[in-house]
Amino acid sequence: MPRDEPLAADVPLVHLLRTAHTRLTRASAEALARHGVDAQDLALLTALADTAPLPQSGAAHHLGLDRTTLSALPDGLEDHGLVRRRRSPEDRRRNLIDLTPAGRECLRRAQDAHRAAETRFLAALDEDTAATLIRALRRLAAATPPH
Amino acid sequence: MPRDEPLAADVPLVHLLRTAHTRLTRASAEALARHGVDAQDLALLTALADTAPLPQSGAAHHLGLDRTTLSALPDGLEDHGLVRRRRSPEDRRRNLIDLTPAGRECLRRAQDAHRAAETRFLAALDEDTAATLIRALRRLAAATPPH
DNA sequence: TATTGTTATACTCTATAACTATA
DNA sequence: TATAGTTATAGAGTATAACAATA
Repeated sequence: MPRDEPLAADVPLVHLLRTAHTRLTRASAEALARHGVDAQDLALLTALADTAPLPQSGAAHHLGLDRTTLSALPDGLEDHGLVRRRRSPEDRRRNLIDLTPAGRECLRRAQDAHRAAETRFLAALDEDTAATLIRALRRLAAATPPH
Repeated sequence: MPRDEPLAADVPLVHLLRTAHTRLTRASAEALARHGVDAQDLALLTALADTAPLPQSGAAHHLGLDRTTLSALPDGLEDHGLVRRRRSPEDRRRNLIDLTPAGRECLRRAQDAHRAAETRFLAALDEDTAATLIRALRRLAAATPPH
C-alpha cells in the first residue's frame, strides 16, 4: 500500500475512495492477522466454501489473479492444514483445492473478524447513509466497464 | 494497478471500494493522458497552483510521498516546460518548484478533463445519491485514523 | 496443439540507505 | 549535526515467458 495522508478540504472523489479503501483494508488486515490469514487467504477460503473443490485455475479466475500469482497462495494455507490439494482423477493436469475442517473453522472466524472490522469502519455513518453508500458503490460497479 | 474483475452478488465493502477506485482512476488516467499528464503530475500541478513556489520536500509532504519518490516527478514536467526549478536564495539546499504559464494552462485543461471523468463516473447515480456518497466518504475519512 | 501448474524473470511503485551540498 | 535533493538498491505485488506433464 502506498501512503495514507490526512485529507485536505477540497478532495477529489478518487482520493476519497482511495482513503476509504486503504483504511478499511488496514483495519481488516489487522483483524485478520490475529487469525493468521490475510485478505487473499480469506478470499480463497471464501471461494472454496462456495464451490470447493476448485482447480487452481478456477480459483485464480475467481480471485481475479493470474494463475502464476495464485500458485503460491495455497502453499501457506496447506502448511497450516486449512486447505488440501490433490490431483483431479478426471484431468490429471488439474490441482483441486479443498477446505479442511480446520479451514472451515478458520474461515468462519476470519469472516467474523472481517465483518466486525467493516462494522466498526461504518460506525461513523448512520444506518441509512451506510446503506446508501453501499448501494451507490454497487450501482457504480455495475455501470462502469471492468476494463 | 492489480486487476478489475466483475463483482459477484455478495461483495464485501472493501471490494466495492477498490472497484470504484480502480475504475475512476482508469477513467481519469485516460482523460489526463490526452493532455500528456498522469495523476501524480496533476496532483503536483494542483499543489503548486495553491502554494507555489514550493520546495521539493514540501511538495513531497503535500502529495504524501517520500522525498526520494518525488524527486523524479518534476523532471518530466520540467522537460515539457510546465514547471521550473531554481535554488532558493535563502536556503541553497532547497529546490523551489514553480508553475510556468504553460503549466497553469495545462493544469486548467487537466483539471477539466479529470472533473469530466468524475462526472461521467457518477452519471449512474441520481444527484442526491451522489451527494450522499461523497459526504459519507468524507465522514469516513474524518472518522478513521490515518495510520 | 492447448491447458495446468510451476518457476524464473521482469516490471511498477514504493521505501530505505548512502552520498553531496548546504545549513 | 541535521536537512534537501539525488542516486542506487531493495522490497511488495503483480505480470509475462518458458517449461514439464497431461489432454
